[in-house]
Amino acid sequence: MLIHSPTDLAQYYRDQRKLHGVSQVTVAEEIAVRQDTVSKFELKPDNVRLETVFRLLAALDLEMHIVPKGQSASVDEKTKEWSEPW
Amino acid sequence: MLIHSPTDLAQYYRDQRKLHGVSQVTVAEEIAVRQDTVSKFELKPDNVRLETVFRLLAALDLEMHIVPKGQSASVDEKTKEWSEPW
DNA sequence: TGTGCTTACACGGATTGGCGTGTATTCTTT
DNA sequence: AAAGAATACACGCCAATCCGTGTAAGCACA
Repeated sequence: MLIHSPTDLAQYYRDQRKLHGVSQVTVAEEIAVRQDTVSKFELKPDNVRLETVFRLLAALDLEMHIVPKGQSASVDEKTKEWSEPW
Repeated sequence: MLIHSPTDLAQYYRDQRKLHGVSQVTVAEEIAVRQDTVSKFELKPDNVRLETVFRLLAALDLEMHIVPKGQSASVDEKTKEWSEPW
């Protein structure tokens, strides 16, 4: 799932949590944060700390992939050259 | 690229920035943050705010994909069923 | 050597996260 | 309607962001 913004992520996250059938409390306990931290993330994700985001993702077995625009997400080049200006 | 942690993301980001041949100053100007915000992200990404992360990614034309563990990143199912326990 | 570019760090300030603890509101189900 | 679960919100706390501004340290090359 392509994610463009914190809001995108939060909405997708909530959907996935529902699909997994788990409550915010359950998620929170699993990753040692508080229930209202999960709530805040789902409602107002802009200011959540990155470390918390990864804990939240782990709780639902969600993976983050970063991919250069235009490339398929499954492709994983190890190096990429560019035109040198000298 | 599969990312497991804030540190993973920061390292991959720095690599990509170098590959693009852009400085922290350039990135910072493009997305309206300060140079040392970029620096802090690359060195100590745990506490960076999610909103900042997305700005940083955009500056290098990097996309975030979230994918349930086990699925290929390029696959994008809109719904996913699970075995109902009732 | 010294000039320029890049990156790391500093102080002060406003804002916020995530914590502990507790409660209000909304929802689901009987 | 009533009970229970789930979620949103409250106050006070400390630590952290990111800001403005400025500087110090790192590195390259003439």
